[in-house]
Amino acid sequence: MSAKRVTSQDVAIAAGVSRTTVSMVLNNVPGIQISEETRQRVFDVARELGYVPEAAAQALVSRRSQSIGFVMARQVHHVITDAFLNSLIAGSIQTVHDHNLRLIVEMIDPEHQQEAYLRLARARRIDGMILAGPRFDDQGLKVIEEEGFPVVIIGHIDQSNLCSVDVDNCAAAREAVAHLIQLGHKRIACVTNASPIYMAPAMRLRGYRQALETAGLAFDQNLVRFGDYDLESGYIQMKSLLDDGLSFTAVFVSSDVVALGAKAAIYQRGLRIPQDIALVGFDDVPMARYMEPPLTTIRVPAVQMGSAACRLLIDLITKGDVAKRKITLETELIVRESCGAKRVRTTNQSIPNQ
Amino acid sequence: MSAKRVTSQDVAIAAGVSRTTVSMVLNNVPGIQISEETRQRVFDVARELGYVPEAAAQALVSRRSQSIGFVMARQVHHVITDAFLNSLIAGSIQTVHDHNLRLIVEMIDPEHQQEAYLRLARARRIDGMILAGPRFDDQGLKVIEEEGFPVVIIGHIDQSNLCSVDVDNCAAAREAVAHLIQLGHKRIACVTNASPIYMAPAMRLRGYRQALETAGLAFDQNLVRFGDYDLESGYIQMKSLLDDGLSFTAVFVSSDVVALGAKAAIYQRGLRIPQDIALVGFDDVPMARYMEPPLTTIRVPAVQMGSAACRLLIDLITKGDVAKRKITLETELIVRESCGAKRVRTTNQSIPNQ
DNA sequence: TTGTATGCGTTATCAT
DNA sequence: ATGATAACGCATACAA
Repeated sequence: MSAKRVTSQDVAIAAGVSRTTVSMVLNNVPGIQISEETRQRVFDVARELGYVPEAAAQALVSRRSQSIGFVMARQVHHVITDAFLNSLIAGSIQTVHDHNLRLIVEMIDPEHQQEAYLRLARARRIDGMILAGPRFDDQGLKVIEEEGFPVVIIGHIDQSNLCSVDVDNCAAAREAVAHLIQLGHKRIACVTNASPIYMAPAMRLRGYRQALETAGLAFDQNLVRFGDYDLESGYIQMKSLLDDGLSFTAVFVSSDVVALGAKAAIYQRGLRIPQDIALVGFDDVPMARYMEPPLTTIRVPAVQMGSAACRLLIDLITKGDVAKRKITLETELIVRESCGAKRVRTTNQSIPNQ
Repeated sequence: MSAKRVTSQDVAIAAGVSRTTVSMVLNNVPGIQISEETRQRVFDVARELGYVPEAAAQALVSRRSQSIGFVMARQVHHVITDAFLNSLIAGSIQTVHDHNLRLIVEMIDPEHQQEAYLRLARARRIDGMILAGPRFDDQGLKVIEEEGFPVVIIGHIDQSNLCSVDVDNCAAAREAVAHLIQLGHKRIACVTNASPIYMAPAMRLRGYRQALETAGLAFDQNLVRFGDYDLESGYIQMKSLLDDGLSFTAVFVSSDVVALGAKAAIYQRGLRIPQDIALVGFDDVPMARYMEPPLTTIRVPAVQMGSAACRLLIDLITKGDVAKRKITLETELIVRESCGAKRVRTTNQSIPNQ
């Protein structure tokens, strides 16, 4: 706190060279020739003195903050519950570290502060930005795109040339629902992971509908409910589905977290899974495998998405542009026991090694 | 990207005043007298030009980065699974925002990079740091403490005067286990949330032991297993407990996440909860309430802990010191159904409103 | 091979 | 009430 800062000047003096030399050596400037001896001396002195370049000074002159923003357009209680975000962030931090960068994590209320993250960019606090889960109508995004600020969105926005990484939510949902249909279900309800003003929920709903139509099954709006990212919404929507006395034998919940809430409502009603109601989720969050019964779901490579988004962004920042602006990662249907697969209960079967 | 930056100089010229005036006005310097007219003009021009002060320049001269670090000493897969961290981070971001600061989130491998966060501090990239879940033997922490860098740890370290916010893990664990004992259980197993080289797991284990001793029950080392933060570890440890053919009627798992894994092992063995084995968790993570059966657990105010840690840190940074260096938040035993309370299955009972 | 001079955008200390 | 000037710590083009 009090001890005065060690500057490159101090290192220079102690090593008997100029500040320039210190800078050159420490930054390992390529085209430069400096005697191995001096080079070593500078290194030694720097380490001895505990010299660490001041980030602000470097940023000011290099016009690079060496940190990137990760903004999630979610309210607090969503961030708390959403297990998917963890993985996105973990993947991002990891990748960012490999490139000697840092991650500034922002949480923006999607209702009110749509342009809040503009300040981050304008203040040059970040060199680029990852935006998780955008809305259709995000205004700030337009501005930022026009200004050419490096952005990668995790998710998808129609008619936009922004860089993005996503999965094919529609196809994946189709696969999940087709699985149900193949098992003989004809009345299949749906609880979305969130409001369809967000892209992913909208696409997953579309996939549900397409699967129905492909199989010649009627789409019934009454069988569709909108979740809101968290457990409670799943519980509430499932309960409402049950309360309405509609007949259905399966339900597609387009988020594992929401599905966990839905499951509670089903059990509370005294119904069994999968015997009375088959359940299929989406995301393959870590806990899905440990649910009762283990949840059949769509695996979304969350960590890899965070990681891929970072790599894309870093290319965008350093190279100015990038060959492939839209990356789509693969999903996979993971069949477990919530749709009626046989339940095995022998001692030696191990869940972790699946 | 390409459009040249708007500086305070530009604003000054456009408004027909000096840079000093611009700075004064925009920063609302108290003791200064500037005509309401110029003041307004500066504001207007600044907004019109879209002027945003450059963070690096401000940081360089003010010696404040206006951002704080949140470092979690965990490996990637822990961050992915640990629902508790979400809440800590959410609480922190929220509070930090209220003070116009940002959060740089770091993930440090506790094995290798113990001193990695030193660089953040030394480069003045952050003004202070929150450290979640430290180990006994963290070396970097010592250094940082000596240098007087503002740190708040979430958790606790013995014989340290560092600022911290925590709960009384030992007392809470005692309460949880006492609950089991009161219900008539005499053989109670324990799966910790993590290795006892971390403080919280160690304290929770101690509480378990104390409760046993208080009740005159024997402590049996064979009944104790160490989890590792995630679901899988809970599954594995519970399975090993079951495989060893030990007799016990209840298990205290000192983390809800780990407990969820343990639950899966119990069910897989064909045992019922709570009829065959009573289960009590720790943390009261959001999903605890939605587990099957709803999990009896200790509520830990995670969001508030993140929030309190930030407030403490901000005081430390701005005021240099703080009156109360150690904050202990209250926990609460939440009795649900995993220990044998009656199960109600009427239509109108709603979980969310508990 | 090494050193000198200049600028990055702000804030703050002085004069005026 | 306002304006010139000096730091802040670093990188770099250019000179030696």
